[in-house]
Amino acid sequence: MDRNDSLIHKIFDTPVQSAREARPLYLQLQQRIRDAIRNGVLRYGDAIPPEREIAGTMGVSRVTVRRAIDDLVTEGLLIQRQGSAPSSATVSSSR
Amino acid sequence: MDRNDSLIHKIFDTPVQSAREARPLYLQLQQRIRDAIRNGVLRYGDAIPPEREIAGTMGVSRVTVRRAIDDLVTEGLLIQRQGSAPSSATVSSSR
Amino acid sequence: MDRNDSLIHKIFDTPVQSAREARPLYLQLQQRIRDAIRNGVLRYGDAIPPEREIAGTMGVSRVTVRRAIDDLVTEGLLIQRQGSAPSSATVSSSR
Amino acid sequence: MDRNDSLIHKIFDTPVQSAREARPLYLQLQQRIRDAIRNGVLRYGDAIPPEREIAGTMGVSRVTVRRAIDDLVTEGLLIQRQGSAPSSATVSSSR
DNA sequence: GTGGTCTAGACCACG
DNA sequence: GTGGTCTAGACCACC
Repeated sequence: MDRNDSLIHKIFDTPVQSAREARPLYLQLQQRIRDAIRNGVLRYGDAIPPEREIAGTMGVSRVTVRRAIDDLVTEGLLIQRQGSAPSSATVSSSR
Repeated sequence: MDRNDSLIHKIFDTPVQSAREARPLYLQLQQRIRDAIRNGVLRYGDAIPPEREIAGTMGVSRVTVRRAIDDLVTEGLLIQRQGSAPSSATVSSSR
Repeated sequence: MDRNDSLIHKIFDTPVQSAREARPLYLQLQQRIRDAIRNGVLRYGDAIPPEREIAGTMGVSRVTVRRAIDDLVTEGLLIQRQGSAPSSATVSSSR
Repeated sequence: MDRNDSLIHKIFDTPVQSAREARPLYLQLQQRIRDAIRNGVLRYGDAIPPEREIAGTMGVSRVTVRRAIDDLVTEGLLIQRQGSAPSSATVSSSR
């Protein structure tokens, strides 16, 4: 392998940054909420902001917010209340 | 906004790590090749390694490598020959 | 060349059906779309079916459909929007 | 579905001609030789033309010719003789 | 429910 | 042993 060949191979011998090292957005958001509950920042009965607001401040779409929340509701960590309330979910009891 | 409300909003007021910071793998690879041509590391007539080799050393699938290369071929930056030649593509002239 | 030799050569003197007569699937599909645009069947703003639907009705994989479409998008013949809209691509203006 | 929508779907509702309906070139060639043997056109001891000639008259590469022949040699239908003989293979006995 | 990206694997024809 | 094509399947973020 001559010198130039070696140079050329250098272009290709380092891995690219996998898009999968960046965790999925909905999981990042979900993790924040989990952490907040675990740390006591979110307590039983606390409301989280409306989806629309979260989407805006975190720079993701509302669908992504919903996806993060839905899992937590399924697990019972959040309770979804329907209606006109400005909050969409509530921290459940300690479970 | 009471104190706790403020705390809760803190959970959501920083953007997630955008998936767009991690650009698609095929664009990252494409950029490397473009840079190498621009910087003179790849010169007219230089061969790049076979697709399968690139895929292996960079930790991506061959399809992803091809996708990166295809655009460059379309733009005329690379020339691709099929056959048993050890080189898969050749840098075209200065254009 | 004796008679039998002549017979034997007959085995080999007609070309096989070239694989190139059967053009790649993605080019065949691409051509259909080009023709539809050229013939006015697809007009500015018309949506084509979702990629998955095309793949199903044409009996090819979604990857192949995408490959056909990608070129047309690059050329500006189709415009692609992501999201939940029922249309996947839109015919651009007359260019 | 309005009339135009129906027209558009017509573009996509017929399958493309699968590249796989066109049998692989090396199998087409192989079949011709098998048929010639089966029909008695090629008999024990008959030589087939050199690879290079077959490749030329049939419009395929020499590699493809070799691939077709190799299988037949493996099966014992052809015998490969090395050396300066203008023929590369010979029909074996009836097996 | 749509497009965007990625993977792993396969078969083909070729210099 | 290389590029060309194709498949089946998966996960993600989005209107």
